[in-house]
Amino acid sequence: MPTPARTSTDAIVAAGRAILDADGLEALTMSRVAAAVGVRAPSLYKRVRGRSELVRLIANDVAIELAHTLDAAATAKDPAAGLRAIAVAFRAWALAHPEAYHLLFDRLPDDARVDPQVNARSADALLRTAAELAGERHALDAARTVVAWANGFLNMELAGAFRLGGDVDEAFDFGVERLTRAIREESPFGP
Amino acid sequence: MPTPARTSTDAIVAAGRAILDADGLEALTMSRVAAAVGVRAPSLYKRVRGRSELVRLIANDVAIELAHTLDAAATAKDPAAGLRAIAVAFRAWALAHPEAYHLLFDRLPDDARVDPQVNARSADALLRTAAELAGERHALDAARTVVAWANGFLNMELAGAFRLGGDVDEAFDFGVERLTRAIREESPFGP
DNA sequence: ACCTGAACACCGTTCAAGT
DNA sequence: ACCTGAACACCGTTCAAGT
Repeated sequence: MPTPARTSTDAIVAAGRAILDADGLEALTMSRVAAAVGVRAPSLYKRVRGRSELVRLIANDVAIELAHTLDAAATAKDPAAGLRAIAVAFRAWALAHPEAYHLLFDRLPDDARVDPQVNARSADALLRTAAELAGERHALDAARTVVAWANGFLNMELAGAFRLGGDVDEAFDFGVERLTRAIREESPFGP
Repeated sequence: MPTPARTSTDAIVAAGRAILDADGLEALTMSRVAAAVGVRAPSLYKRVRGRSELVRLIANDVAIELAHTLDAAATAKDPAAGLRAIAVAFRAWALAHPEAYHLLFDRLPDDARVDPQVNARSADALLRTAAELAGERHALDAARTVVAWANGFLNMELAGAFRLGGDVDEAFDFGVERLTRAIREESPFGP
């Protein structure tokens, strides 16, 4: 005899994201998610294949949220100002959502990884700006340099790895400024 | 009645490192380590406080190994060549020991993290070279920029995150070259 | 058609009992 | 003094039984 559904995939993903933000990935257990949506753990398997798929669905939402955040920041006409705005927005987002940030950039089992096309969307605004700064020929290398720096910086900042003193905000500004000039060099528009 | 020890902390750490390199951190279970040294899992608790401490001991060894690798690479007289050599050695080491790399740079529970002074030793060669290139005033910011870039790059390369085509080796060379010039700018020795 | 308790195979960890 | 089986509290996951 059919019984009405008491939850939904959307509700499960939303509950999972809330648990992630509040207490981190390791606190994201099937039974805790189930409790949050008002069922028992085994019932979740009617909506998701397993914990890995749930993690992947959450990561997809997070990637889309980040893409929107970066798109919204990339409104400057000047590409140097645009790059700075993207970098600043990225850092602000990462510091505000550290667990979500790690979900995107830490290593995860293959079946928990974000869909490639969703991931590509996050990189879009940056790729366009890098192309403007570095020229088409070096756009990809330039974007990779900036993305690598930004990811490494936030990973270290969130891990508390900057332990040798100094001002972390200043180190970030230094990096943005120097990288902007570095990828601009040798562009078709001159130094 | 006293019985002779059948294993040692060193043997446990070495076995743990071997399992880590072979199959990754999640395969590093207490029972697997115990089997590798010829005892049962509960016996490990005579030598280490728990899995977290074992992970930390392994991470310390890994950090020291990396520090030696980077020190050995930093022999060039020219600081630009030195920076390139350090970066290349770092990448080669990370690609050869991906699990060890992640153990050092991924987020871990506090009680599993490398001792701060051991961690600082890894950064030493780079800090000296950065000081030569960027000048004392910007040495720390410059080192942070380079370390962030290198960590981010390897994290992405190991995660298979460079999926938009192009040559990854070339992107690495591009990054090294541009970063070297970027942190050198405005040094007391001129451009 | 959905939900559940019970069960299974794993973890890390503790501890009384063996030697 | 060290080692062990048994036990405990957790995981994720499966499945027969309930409604």
